[in-house]
Amino acid sequence: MSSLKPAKRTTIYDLADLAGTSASAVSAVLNGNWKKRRISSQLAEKIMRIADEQGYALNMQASLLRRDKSHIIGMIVPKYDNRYFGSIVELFEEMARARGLFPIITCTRRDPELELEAARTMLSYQVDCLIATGATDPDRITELCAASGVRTLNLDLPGSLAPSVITDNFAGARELTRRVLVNCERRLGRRQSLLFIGGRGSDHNTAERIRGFREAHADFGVAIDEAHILPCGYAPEKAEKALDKLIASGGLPPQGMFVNSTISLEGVMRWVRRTGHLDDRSIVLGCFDWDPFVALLGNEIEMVKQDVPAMLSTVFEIIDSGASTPAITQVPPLLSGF
Amino acid sequence: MSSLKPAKRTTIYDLADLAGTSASAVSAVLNGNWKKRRISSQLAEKIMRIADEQGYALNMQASLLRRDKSHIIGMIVPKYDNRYFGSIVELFEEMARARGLFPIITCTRRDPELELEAARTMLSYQVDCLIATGATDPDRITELCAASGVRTLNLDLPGSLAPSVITDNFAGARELTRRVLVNCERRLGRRQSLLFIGGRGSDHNTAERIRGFREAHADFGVAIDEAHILPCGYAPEKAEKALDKLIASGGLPPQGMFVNSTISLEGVMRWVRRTGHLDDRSIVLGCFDWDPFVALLGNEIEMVKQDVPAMLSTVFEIIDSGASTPAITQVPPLLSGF
DNA sequence: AATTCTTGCTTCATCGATTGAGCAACAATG
DNA sequence: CATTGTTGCTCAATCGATGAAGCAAGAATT
Repeated sequence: MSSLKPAKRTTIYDLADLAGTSASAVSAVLNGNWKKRRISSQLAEKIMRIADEQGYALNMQASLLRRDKSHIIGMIVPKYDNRYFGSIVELFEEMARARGLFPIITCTRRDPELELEAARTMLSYQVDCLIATGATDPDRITELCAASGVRTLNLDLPGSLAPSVITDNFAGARELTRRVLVNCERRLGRRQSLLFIGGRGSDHNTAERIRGFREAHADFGVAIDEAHILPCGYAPEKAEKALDKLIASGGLPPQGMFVNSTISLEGVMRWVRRTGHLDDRSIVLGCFDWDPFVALLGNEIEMVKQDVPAMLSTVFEIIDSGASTPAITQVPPLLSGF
Repeated sequence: MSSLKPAKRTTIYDLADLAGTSASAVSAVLNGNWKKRRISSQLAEKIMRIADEQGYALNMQASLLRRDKSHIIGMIVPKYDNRYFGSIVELFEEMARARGLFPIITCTRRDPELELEAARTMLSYQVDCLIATGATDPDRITELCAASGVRTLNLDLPGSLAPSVITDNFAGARELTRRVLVNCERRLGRRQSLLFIGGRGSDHNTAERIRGFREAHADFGVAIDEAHILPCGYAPEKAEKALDKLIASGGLPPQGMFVNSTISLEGVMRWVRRTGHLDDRSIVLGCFDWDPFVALLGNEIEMVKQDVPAMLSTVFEIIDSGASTPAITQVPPLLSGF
């Protein structure tokens, strides 16, 4: 069973011997520019046949060592545990391959040290370009890469040293907040301020979403309870704890909420079920994120879906254009009927 | 802004010049075996300092070309759109890195041609080992890799030519079916046969789950309606269409279902909501997969969570042991309180 | 017939890191 | 004082693919 392993992999030299020609000719034929190098089509065919018979596979390492561009494109991504990043990664791979690039992706679990470590590793692998998705400290990554002459782009969270493609968080959050406020009025019979929960107060996206959240309240003439702005982090447990703490300190159970991600929503829903502070049906929710099962949850949860195809198209446009100006491109998110 | 790009990246030769020593010494110092090569610690320190100052990054391509093992480990994975594969990928990366391996992952969207293409590419990148996760045609991948002397392991779906690590689908499905049958009796007041939906009839896992499904019905003395076994594929739309067709051909809306994945469950839930054939509350569901929001869906859906940490531990044990016997290791799945 | 062009290859240096072999300088031993 | 050992390095070949330069043989041109 596939036992006698070929101690050596087949190289162009082996093929050259078998074909009675030179490694140079083999190389030219196999990488497709044999016309330019004036190899006869007979020899080309012969070499291709032999390569096929021998199951020849190019040694990329050797090939890349010789070439100037690697055509490897790297991406770092915080997590694989939600639809948003999952679709980013899946589509990124597809689009990269469609452009003849080889994508390598690394998950850095929102850890700044891991992000830098991953960037260093990718530099070793000679990436031509690195996309930092949702990076905690994108500018350090850009600096590190710039020192090796490698381009960087920021996705999802912006940086100040490289082009960034992000969702229009302000507009999305304002519209989402408005809808939840309207739902509140319709379902609970009165206008009331919402609770904001999830995300990191220090990150741009969360700050912008809070700004949109405030603006929508102002538009509706509803005052915000500052104790109800809780950017407690991303993990589900953090949202649960923040709500526990709010109640413990005498706060009232919030009837309307703006939840900053599906991951935080997981914590919110667990808290709702666990504490029973709120009737499952009388809670009015909005989520700045999208998940198919959340849509089925039955609470008429309003959701904002970030426009991943548009974001990635923009990313590749910037790459193709060669620009490296640190400008921020904002992509409108998708709300049903917006 | 980071404009004057270093036309050349720093190499060990540059460092050697700067340190007034040889490239050989620099290499020895930087890859850590300078003790074996009897480099003085003074020189070592000097070289390390200069490398640091210059922001030196190893050229992996050159390094790998020279070495015999690449320490690159590849994984192909069907999709990133569910928690199961998401956690596989995330944990695989972590475990690989912890072992000093460099993981590269590619998503092949359940397309056999893409799987082979991805495997070929990974061979070019000199992977030492390739994990085929949920592969449609794992044996062809094994054959391809064996021709280059590269080890393969199958995960999630078994193959016949390489070691496979899979969930104990039969036992998991039998237990899940039993629970749903019990729930049916409790909630609907009578024992009745369930509908099986989702997955590919041709894949091992689905076949084993159907076997467990049958066995549980037999245990309970309930006859199965053969028209209610619908391995219609993985996409949500396929489950929706299969149910539509069932009803169109005169079947009764099934009150209890065994759904083969969260992806299929998405379709089932959409169908339930859309057609209104069933009261949302009177449907009794089990899902051979796990998702946090499904757990919150409120229908008391029984779920089987595959034991990803145990599966990956087994994978790495097999890799470490060096075994390449085509044996199947079955890992028990996790049911709450099982 | 002499020259230039074209075709179809081969030769060889190169990419950057690794490593066996070798070598000078000095220390230790008989 | 001659030999052996040790320390601390350097040299040069090598991994596999690439492509500029070169070269021989025949075709075309003057």
